[in-house]
Amino acid sequence: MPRPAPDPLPSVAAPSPRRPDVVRPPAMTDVATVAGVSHQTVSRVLNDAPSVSPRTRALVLAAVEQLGYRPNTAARALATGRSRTLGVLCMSGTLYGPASMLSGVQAAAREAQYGVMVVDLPSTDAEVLHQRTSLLLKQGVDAVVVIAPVPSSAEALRAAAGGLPLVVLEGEPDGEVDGVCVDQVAVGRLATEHLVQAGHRTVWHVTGPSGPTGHYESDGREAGWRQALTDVGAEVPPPLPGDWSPRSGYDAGQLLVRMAGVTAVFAANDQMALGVLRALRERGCRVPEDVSLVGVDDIPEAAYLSPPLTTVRQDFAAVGRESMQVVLAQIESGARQRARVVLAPELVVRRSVVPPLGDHPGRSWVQASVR
Amino acid sequence: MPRPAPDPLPSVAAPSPRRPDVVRPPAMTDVATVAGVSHQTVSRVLNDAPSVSPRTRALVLAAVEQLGYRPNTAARALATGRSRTLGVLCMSGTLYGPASMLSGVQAAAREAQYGVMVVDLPSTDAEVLHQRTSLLLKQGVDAVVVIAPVPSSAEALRAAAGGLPLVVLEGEPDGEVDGVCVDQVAVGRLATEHLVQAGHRTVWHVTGPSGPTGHYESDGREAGWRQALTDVGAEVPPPLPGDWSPRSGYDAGQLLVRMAGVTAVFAANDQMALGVLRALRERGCRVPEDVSLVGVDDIPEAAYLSPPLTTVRQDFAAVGRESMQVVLAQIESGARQRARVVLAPELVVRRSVVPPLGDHPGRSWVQASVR
DNA sequence: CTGAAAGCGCTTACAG
DNA sequence: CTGAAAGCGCTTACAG
Repeated sequence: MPRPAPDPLPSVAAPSPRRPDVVRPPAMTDVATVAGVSHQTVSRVLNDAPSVSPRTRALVLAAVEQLGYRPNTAARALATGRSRTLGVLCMSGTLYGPASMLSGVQAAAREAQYGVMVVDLPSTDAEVLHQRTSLLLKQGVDAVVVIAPVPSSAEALRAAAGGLPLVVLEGEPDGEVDGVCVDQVAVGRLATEHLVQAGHRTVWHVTGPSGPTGHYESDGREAGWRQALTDVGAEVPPPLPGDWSPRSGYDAGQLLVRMAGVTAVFAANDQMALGVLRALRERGCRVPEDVSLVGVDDIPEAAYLSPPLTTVRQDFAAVGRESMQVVLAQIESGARQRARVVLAPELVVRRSVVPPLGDHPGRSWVQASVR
Repeated sequence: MPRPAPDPLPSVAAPSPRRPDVVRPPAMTDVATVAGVSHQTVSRVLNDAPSVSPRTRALVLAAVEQLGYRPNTAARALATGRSRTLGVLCMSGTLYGPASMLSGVQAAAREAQYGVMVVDLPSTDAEVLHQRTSLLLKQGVDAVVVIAPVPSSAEALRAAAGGLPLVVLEGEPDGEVDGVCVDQVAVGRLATEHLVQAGHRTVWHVTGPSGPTGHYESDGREAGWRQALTDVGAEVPPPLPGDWSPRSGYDAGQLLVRMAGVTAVFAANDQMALGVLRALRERGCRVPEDVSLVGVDDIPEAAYLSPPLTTVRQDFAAVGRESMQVVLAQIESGARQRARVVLAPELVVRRSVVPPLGDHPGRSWVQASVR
């Protein structure tokens, strides 16, 4: 850790410990001097305090402009006890979903005049959660937003955050902490129902990761899939475990291709769908002619796969905006609201779904897959 | 903007304007009281100052532990003039490259005990650059790192950052500001030479975006491609303009498929390569049998395309680490270093490149593409 | 090795 | 409508 060099000056009684050779940025007193008022008045103008004469206000604003004055956030934070900074704990920040949410939170925060401090979250272990949250608290954030599938209890998280405003973006909607999320059960239903309505007898499912503590995103999608199947009295095949990665989709695809009678697959995200697609194609199994496929997320690549992938889209920007509202409400009220904002997903129909082979003997894709 | 409620207490002479009903977190003086020392001594212990007796140190540490004391960053920042916070300006944060770099910077910053404040950058216009940088300065960051293809001059950026440490992660290595980047010319060469060595007479290129100010990533890759072709006396076909998106790759692919004699394509990133792949396949043109293809980035999807995509990988984590070093050096020296760290890219060979059709008549892929 | 004092740049009741 | 005073929680030379 760098240590400041010893003071180069001899021990002449200096009025201030600051380095005198460094030009310090203008402070509020400088603005006050130029404007010919006290620094409190400058503060009032800058904070839109009620009673300030228009003339004074103009004077101050001119001085601010002239000096290029920028308020010192640290001083303000020290005086008010607020930093106007949000702390974000983000897991798998390079994945499309988390990156999009982070982006949404950022934009919303900027509009609300808040800064965003980001810390990566390698896992949702209680210990890691505690350590990373404490990093954020040390930085003096006003609230923490978590972009991670934290366990529903989130005991560790609440404890770590102390009484600080807290909102979770991928948690369970009936959990203990405030949260904003897309209805994951609806995601699963939407995908599965689309496949069922196309005429498939049943739908296989490649799941997301499911830890011992439970993942809302993963479990919710699986539950929706199960419900949609059960609703129509369809058989529920055993779910194939994945972990969001293309590789896990590929592995699941290799299993699927060996089974008889698979005509429809719902992968819990687009990356896995891509892996499934690859495994299927490798064995000469065509999508959608032989097997229909649906993913989740609508990653930018989805529309340009072969075939263009039908998927379920989530409005990440809205998640960001809503979470900012929840955070602001907590900050203003000084307490958690037990607010749960649940957003609806949207089906994006492209070309990876088609009725099952054999039901429409006249269609071209009935021609045997050669390869 | 929320305004604090008026003081609920009658005008009893209160020693402090703080709300007395709120439990305030322990401050350094509290620790001092418990440890039976002065708060300066506590400060010394916490900052690893040289001369503190082991006994005192232990006493203080115990008190810190007991109270769950956490230093107040705002107060420290105010006193030292340093916030131990990095400001990051990030463009296209949902793309794999920028997201990975951001992630790398974060990890490196965390290890160096720095916080990271992120602001999105919608464009590299002088005005936007100024506005967003000013947001960061207002938050009191110690340095700004820019994840964006800023123009080489970066005049606006340097002006906006004032004298603050500044490092650009996707800028030109011979620009005016400090920077860390992967050698983009080498990226272009690597991809193109691989294709040439496989026996292709020439290589077509789908470029990244190229603004009027110039994009190092885009232009560098194109220059490398051009050089590699010129080196072997190959004809240089007109580059096809793209913008990193799968859609632009698809558009370029539609052009390519109509041209005669195209056997090899170098797309400036994997997403565009995916678009090219799609366009080619749509017209019955096989990869790699009919056309070989190379991308850049090694996105997680690359290994699971059909065929698995040969690409050029950049070590984003290293970029993050190196940039942290440069920033630290600037902070310590108090001046920019004109440091340029240039990292080498790496070719990842998979299955999208093969010798051109016709040169090896015995091979299986010579069988005419049916479809 | 340790304490008293001053200062960092703001905000907030309190007086005018 | 505006100024004087105190305080936010630290760090930094300066004395012991």
